Amino acid sequence: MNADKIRARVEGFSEVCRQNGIKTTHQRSVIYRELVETDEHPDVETIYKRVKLKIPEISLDTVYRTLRLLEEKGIISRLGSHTERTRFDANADQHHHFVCTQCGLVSDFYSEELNAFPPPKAVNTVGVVHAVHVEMKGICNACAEAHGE
Amino acid sequence: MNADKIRARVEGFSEVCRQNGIKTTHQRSVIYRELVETDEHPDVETIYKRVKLKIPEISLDTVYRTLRLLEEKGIISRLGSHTERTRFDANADQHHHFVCTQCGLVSDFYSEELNAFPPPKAVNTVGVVHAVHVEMKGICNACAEAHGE
DNA sequence: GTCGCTGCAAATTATTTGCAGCGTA
DNA sequence: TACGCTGCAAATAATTTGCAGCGAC
Repeated sequence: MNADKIRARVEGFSEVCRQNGIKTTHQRSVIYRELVETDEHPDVETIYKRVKLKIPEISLDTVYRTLRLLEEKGIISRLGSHTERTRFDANADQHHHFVCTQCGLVSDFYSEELNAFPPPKAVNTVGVVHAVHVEMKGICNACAEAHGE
Repeated sequence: MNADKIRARVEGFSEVCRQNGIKTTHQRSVIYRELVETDEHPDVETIYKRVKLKIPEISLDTVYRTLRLLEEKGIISRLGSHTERTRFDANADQHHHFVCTQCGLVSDFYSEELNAFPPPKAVNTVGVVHAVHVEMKGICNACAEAHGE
């Protein structure tokens, strides 16, 4: 993310809070800013350490609470759909997943085109791709019906 | 996965163990079979409960150990690249990730084509897709160099 | 001033580990 | 037979929660 965009995000934070009906506290602003200013996708402990430099008396659970809150509001996201427990898959063929954001259902699907999708140029400057995994998120039929009726 | 394929996988398990230099124990066979026979991507607790019906004296940590072992050997996989701690991302634009399987680096990239990739027909029978997220796994340049030299 | 937010400490949940006996190769 | 594997119980690590005082609106 470029500097202008970062600044805009940070400055707009209290407005975003207002829109989401939550208070703009000093702790939340600092945590959010820390996350916007980096592209390292840090973990909670890392964010905590960095925020602690600015607010030494902050507690780890405030960081947890804030991140969870911002995630619930859709302001930030967590990597790799970590929400629940670890789940396993014995399907050894290359495949992809459809994930229902409502009920958590995960179903496999196959796509030669996706398996073979050429990495964008930008990716090639970062490293060499060995595998492509696609996660399509949406609402499964069962949930859609339950909702529609 | 169809019935023939399942049978083939289950029958081939001891051979797979031999190839990977691990012993084929009753517990491992049952755990593996349980995972191959379902397409539900169960969590550890669920697998444990099911296996317990066949081996009542099995312990939860054997299930953990076995799943971890099979994963290390590449025989099964875990969903959503859960290996490490939860990580966060404040990038609100639709984007994708390149993940280095060596050092864990995650970097963002953008691709209009991927954002707009039409869901395969098979997916449309399961539900409605709202978002597409692609994870490309590979080796980043830093790791490649460290390895090459 | 009110009610949500924070820090503290303790609780929970998921996962891992040390050890001695057992079973596979 | 030998050494890896298992069950048990206890240890860790990650994350959540109850409570009383504080601060944003």
